[in-house]
Amino acid sequence: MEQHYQSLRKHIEEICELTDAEWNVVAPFFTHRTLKKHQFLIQKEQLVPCEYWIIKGLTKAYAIDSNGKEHILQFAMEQYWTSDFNAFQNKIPATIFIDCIEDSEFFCLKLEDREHLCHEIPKMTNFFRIKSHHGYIALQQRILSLLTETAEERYNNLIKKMPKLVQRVPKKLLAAYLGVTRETLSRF
Amino acid sequence: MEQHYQSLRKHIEEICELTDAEWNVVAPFFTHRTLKKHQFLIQKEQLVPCEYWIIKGLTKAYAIDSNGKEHILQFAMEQYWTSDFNAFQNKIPATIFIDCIEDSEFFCLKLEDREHLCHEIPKMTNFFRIKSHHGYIALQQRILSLLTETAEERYNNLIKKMPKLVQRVPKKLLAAYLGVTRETLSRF
DNA sequence: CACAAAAAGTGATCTACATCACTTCAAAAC
DNA sequence: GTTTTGAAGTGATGTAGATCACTTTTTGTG
Repeated sequence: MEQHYQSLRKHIEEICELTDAEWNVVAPFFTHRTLKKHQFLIQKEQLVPCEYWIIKGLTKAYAIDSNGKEHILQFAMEQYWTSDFNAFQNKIPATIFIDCIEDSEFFCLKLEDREHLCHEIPKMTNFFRIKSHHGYIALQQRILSLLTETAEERYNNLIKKMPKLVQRVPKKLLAAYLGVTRETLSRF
Repeated sequence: MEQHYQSLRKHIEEICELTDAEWNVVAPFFTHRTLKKHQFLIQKEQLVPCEYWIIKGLTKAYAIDSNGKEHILQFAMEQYWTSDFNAFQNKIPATIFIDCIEDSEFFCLKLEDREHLCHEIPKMTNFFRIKSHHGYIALQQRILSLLTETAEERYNNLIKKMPKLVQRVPKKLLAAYLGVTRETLSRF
């Protein structure tokens, strides 16, 4: 477990350095959780107590449309943050599902704890701001790719940008992420 | 001009209250700028000194693809923030253009000034974090809409959600935002 | 006002991708 | 080791939306 905490510290320190004393304040705010493949981290309509940092494993965040089709908003693996951030931040019920594609382990951070943490270690506010910012940039890139590229180009770019993810995820899920059917994807 | 500052203050105070003393620190960080229709706020390949809060007017942020077609990432009108946030934050050249659809006025905030501001008035860090967060949520919604809805549904939802914007923007630009051609949009 | 330029509409045709139906293959589960 | 289940491939066909070519309408400008 200690190594998991070290790994989280390293992740945070990619953005802001922490003294040992500061880290000793930060670490206890995170609690550990384990889920097996196919188990839900977040279910639609339910409150979202935490945001989650992935120690190990792989999750998908998705919505189900009126025809029952699944549309994937985000894949998250080791070192990624995931949650229904809107529901989390505003204490409202989730509008999406998040479940595990593989057995997974998480560090969980509650909203109140995040606020205490940012209050005690102001640097962490900056950490979360920058993380949120990175997320924004990534989504902007994805919108551009949906607007400008064909499905095949999007698939090839995904393979280039996230080859490890592509290997770990069934193609039908990649299709649901790229906005094509699995049949079309299999013809590329 | 004073009323413009009041309007900015009101905008900030929708998220965090400021004392008069605090506001007197905040306000001087913002400088005023005017542009006419068709003038550029941000040009691709150039550095982005500021982020901009729109006092009056309407802008579009867009990319040009390899076929010369324009794809719109964001429309911004009164009370909106706009910039190439990635280029701004990381002091790298812009990857998009932003220009004015109408004559426009802005409050400009430089990166260093934003940092000083957040340092002097820590509440403002929270303001920017929440704004960034809202942006993230909006982009997530747009991705879902691109994945799940037909072009016609996206158009109808845009009319519902932003009727004032739709009235002010030529349809060919709405098409470039929705990811359809203007011909298709005109058949809805 | 007159004329140029941009915005918008429309028909004919084309194509990327969806849908449906079926097969193949691999991996769990019994 | 046989059976069940889910992932993946593939053919036939349908369709939303793109493209191209042209017309009409609106807006802006000397």
